[in-house]
Amino acid sequence: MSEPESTVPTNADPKAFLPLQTHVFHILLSMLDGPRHGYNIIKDIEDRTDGDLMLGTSTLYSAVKRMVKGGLVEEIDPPAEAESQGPKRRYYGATALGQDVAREEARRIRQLDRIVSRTKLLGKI
Amino acid sequence: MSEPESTVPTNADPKAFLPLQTHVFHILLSMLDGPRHGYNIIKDIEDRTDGDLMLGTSTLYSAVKRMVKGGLVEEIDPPAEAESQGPKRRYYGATALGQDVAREEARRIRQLDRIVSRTKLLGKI
DNA sequence: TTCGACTATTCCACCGTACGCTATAGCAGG
DNA sequence: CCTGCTATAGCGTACGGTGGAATAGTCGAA
Repeated sequence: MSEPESTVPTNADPKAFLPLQTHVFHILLSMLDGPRHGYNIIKDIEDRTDGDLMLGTSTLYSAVKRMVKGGLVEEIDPPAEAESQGPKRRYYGATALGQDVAREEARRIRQLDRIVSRTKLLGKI
Repeated sequence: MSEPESTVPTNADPKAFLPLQTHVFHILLSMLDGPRHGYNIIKDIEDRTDGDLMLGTSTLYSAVKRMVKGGLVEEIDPPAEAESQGPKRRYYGATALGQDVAREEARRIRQLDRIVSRTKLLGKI
């Protein structure tokens, strides 16, 4: 009763979002060290995965839009340094919920990696 | 030119299937130690993930059907011991391609886990 | 023997969404 | 001037995840 109305409940259970789509997780990872703009996220993911994961622009921007709606991500006004240099950019950062979800997904990945270790798929560590 | 026509090319690149949906990977993992029937796979995944991943029957059976069509999985005649006990069961096993794809996905998971390690998401190892 | 509860598979139908394609636009270099 | 890169946005389609319900055999309990 005392809960204020909000499009995204802040007390949402992070685990309810799992498992995350691979690229959604990567988008969150990109935002962990600070706000980024869309195109920058694409390049960052491409870098960190050695080109294994290359998102198209439509895939990224629609994903980000959905993540904003889901409360994982919020738009942030561009940092002062970045103003007036080049084309318009929109910056995004992970919300507290977004960081929690990322943490839970990280746990899941680690758990999955342990399950993999118990198989004969890869050699010994 | 000399390649015979086939619905599923045996020389398909395993990496082209990546990244795998979480439940698809778990289905492959279930089949690694031998053929299983659908319902058994559901229970096995539920066990190994401590109830974190519980597939509905429609999710599993449609996924398996698609994996058969994709050449990752093949139907196998039921083992002699399992005959005539209880209701009809259909057994499935991972193909050579399916095992390759699982291995590549396992590598990707491990790589992803390393990326996670470089973040502040989880504590030190 | 009748009634659930569990195993086991299948189909339907909805809805979310990944992705290709295209458009727009500013900027830099040849 | 034209090409290519950065940067964002919208459209349309096709695929597939998931809930729900139907079917059917088995088993123990009431």
